[in-house]
Amino acid sequence: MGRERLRAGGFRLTRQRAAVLAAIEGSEEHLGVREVLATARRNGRRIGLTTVYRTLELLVHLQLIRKVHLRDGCQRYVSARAGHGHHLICSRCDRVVEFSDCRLGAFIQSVAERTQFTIEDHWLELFGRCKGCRNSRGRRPSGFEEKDIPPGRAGF
Amino acid sequence: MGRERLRAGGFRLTRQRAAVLAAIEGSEEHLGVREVLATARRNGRRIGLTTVYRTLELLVHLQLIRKVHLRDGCQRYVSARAGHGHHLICSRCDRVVEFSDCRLGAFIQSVAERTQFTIEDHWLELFGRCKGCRNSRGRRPSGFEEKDIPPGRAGF
DNA sequence: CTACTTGCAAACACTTTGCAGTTGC
DNA sequence: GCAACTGCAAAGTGTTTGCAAGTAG
Repeated sequence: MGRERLRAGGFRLTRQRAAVLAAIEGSEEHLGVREVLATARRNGRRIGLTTVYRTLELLVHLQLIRKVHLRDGCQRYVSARAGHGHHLICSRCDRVVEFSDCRLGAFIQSVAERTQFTIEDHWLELFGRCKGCRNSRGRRPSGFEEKDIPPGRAGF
Repeated sequence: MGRERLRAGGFRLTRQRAAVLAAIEGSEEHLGVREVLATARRNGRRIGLTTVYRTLELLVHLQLIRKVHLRDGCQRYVSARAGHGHHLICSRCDRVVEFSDCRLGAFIQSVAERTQFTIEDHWLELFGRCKGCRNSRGRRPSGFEEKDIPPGRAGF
């Protein structure tokens, strides 16, 4: 399915590109750049990091995959096949669930009128705890909210 | 206003922290780390990059400022005073308008039921063209969508 | 065959850390 | 005065670029 889209864009179908796409489509989870590289190599492909970067960029452009931003800004990738593309991300285990029915249309229109913007796209991510992590302690934090602040002192 | 919050957390009010906060609160736009540094220095403060990083992290923690993630993942900062914090971002000039009335409550609840997640937070950003940029050509792209793809060739 | 693609090495950009000197309270 | 804070330099991390060699079509 990606193959046609590549060809249609005038791009060549190389083993490396196929491997990157396969890695992402074959994963339940979102993958980071290093993980894509590792997966592709585990599948027996000879491929370099540079190519992974370039290929991911291309595949996003062709809308075969999609970026997921975690809260700390790190970029990961998932297959775009699963629909219109919003994400629900577990703040503990980082599991990603994709959903599509955001029903934001009316709201977006009202913002457009108020702000005089022409709105082209939107991006919605929900954060929470998945069933398995709901009762786990700990926040898998971006850094320091873990630390308690002793009375009158900084803890930072 | 930030001063009390700093003190309340047990943190010291230094010139540098005041300068970072002033830079962000004094700006209509969101600022990147370098820009915060430049602004603070322009205002006559002696301050280093390291301190800017540390201070931004602290101010986010104290909820005096907020991160904005642009699509390319770069992190910028705005004052948190402007409300609940969703952003409408001009895809050409990067102007940011903040809005708060996202009315996502019912939708979020339905996702929570369906997915068995406990949803703690959400993050919505809208992208479009502001009034001034609406008729401008060009996309201010993340890289390469600017390039036209000549028939049958890659352009990439 | 030829232009597109790859992958290494090196450059680059961004962020964090160690630590001696400085400063708010 | 003392712990908190700063800022430099250096290390660490993630991403991009130049370019010679490889390969899809």
